[in-house]
Amino acid sequence: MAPRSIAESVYRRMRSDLLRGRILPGTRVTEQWAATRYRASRTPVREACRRLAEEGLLTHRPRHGYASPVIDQGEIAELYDVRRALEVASVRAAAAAPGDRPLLAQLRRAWEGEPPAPGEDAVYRDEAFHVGLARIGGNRSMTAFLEQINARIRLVRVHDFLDPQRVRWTITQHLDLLDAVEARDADRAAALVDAHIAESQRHAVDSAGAALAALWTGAAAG
Amino acid sequence: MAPRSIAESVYRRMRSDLLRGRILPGTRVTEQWAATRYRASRTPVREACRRLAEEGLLTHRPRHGYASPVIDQGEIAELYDVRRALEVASVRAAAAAPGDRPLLAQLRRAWEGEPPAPGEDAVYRDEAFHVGLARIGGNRSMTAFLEQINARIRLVRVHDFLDPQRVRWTITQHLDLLDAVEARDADRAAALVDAHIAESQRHAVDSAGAALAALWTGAAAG
DNA sequence: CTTGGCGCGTTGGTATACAACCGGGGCACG
DNA sequence: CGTGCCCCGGTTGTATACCAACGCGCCAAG
Repeated sequence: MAPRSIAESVYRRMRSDLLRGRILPGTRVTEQWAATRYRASRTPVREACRRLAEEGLLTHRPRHGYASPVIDQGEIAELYDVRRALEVASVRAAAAAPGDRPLLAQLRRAWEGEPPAPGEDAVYRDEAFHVGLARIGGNRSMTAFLEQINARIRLVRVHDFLDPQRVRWTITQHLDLLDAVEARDADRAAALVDAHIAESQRHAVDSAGAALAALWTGAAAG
Repeated sequence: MAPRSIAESVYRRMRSDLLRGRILPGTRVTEQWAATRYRASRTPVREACRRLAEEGLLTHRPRHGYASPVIDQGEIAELYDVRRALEVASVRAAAAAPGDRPLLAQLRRAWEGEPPAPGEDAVYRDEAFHVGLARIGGNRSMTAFLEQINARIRLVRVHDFLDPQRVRWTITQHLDLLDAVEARDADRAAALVDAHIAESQRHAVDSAGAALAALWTGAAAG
């Protein structure tokens, strides 16, 4: 939990600031500015910025610097397509041979109990669910790639999970999915996750559009 | 083509050294050593090492340093599973709506003409084919992830493509695949690419095993 | 209005220094 | 002789200073 290095610490705080909108899309982020803000030298800040840029949470133009990117609806759709391809494959594997039964039970408990708070918390718990499912599939590389995708879309999914009704919908979907995996019904599990992500995709693209519009009016008002 | 920065240059030379076996698996790679070897300071070397570690061409233990990893057959299989999931999805998209017809024709010409030389050249041209196909699918994010996967497996695929007969086999498979895509037969294209990659996977896992064995005897002899 | 040059800000790279940390070798002790 | 512990050298992670290359906006001249 405790960050081992300054670079790690800066990375986390900066990521949180980006995800929570404390650094608005379109803002330029210079290394010096970040170094001042996070009380560190440029060295760890550079590393943090590079990592964030790889995840798509910052854009980088050589010799010009970093900036918080404006979200692109088309790209969101694309990322969800990648996610769908990966998750369908890994859920199939999980249903075919669920290696880690205890983890499966743990996932179920996590979603049958207290629902997550809307917002950032819900996003992280949703990610944990999908990554856990991938882990049951047994392909560590698949899991790693999925985590990368998740980091990439996290910015959008925060909006996605602000609606409590939406969170409830997610819960039932997850439980259905777990049923299918436990019943070793690979086809059904694959179909469910495919539909689940497709629906999430539509919602995410829409809410990103709304957020973009709000940003416009907000920018006009401010 | 010309590297824009020292970090980029170091990255490329180091990657080439790793892929060509000029840095043997198991070797420790300290920043200072690399800095001396590539005539650069630690700063760009660190960036290069970080990138290579992300691609899996180097392992990294905090406060201990980098090392060239020993290849793991299980992991290779996993990476091919990820690749298969991604390519099946993107080829489906390409067959459903082949946006870039000229690129399609270009891919065909590339494989109907002079066959690539076995080894590194063949690997790069094979990658270019699959990435090109993904590009026709129109999902830039998918393409980017595929490129990442490719970088990750490249080390193995070099062995994969040493056999000229294997190169010829690849060519016919590629041309069949192009036929299916041009005929807009998504199911057939998906099935073909699925089988193509599954077969490549078997071959890669086997040849990795052989390479590993050779490394053992080589290490014993040396 | 366009164009060319100038200055400033920022990155990318180099050099240097130092603390935290890890691993291994050697030493002491059983 | 075996075993455990400690210390030392090596390496990373971080800080800091500095400089060149480069992009961008401003401004002035045509």
